[in-house]
Amino acid sequence: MIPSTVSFFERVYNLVRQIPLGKVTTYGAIAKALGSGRSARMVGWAMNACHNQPDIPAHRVVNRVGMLTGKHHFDGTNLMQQLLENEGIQVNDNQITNFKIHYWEPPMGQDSQ
DNA sequence: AAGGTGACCGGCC
DNA sequence: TGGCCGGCCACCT
Repeated sequence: MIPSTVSFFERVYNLVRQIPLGKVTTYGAIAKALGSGRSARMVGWAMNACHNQPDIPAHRVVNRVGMLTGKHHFDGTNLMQQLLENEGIQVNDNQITNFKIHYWEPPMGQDSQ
């Protein structure tokens, strides 16, 4: 169980922090791992406040088609793409190449760790 | 307390 | 993959 003292945001942050280097996942997958596969928007909203947290690899979180929808929210214009390529992920036109290959499924029910 | 918001998803063509 | 549309749900003002 997850302590109710932890906000939904922190749960998302915890999961995002568990994303292995060189791997990526989707908002829907994170939402599903939290138990609400339909609240994918909330995940994105949580990322909007990721600036509140110190170490959130938000660049490893993309939408279902592997597109860097949130790159616009980073400092630079191509910072997100640079970070992904730095981890060995090929990005082309704001879109991850071989997205499914780099896709990582978040652990369900183990986000409280 | 109520309404608006959003870094989305899934189905259909 | 792409465009359109409706649903979803916690956070903010």
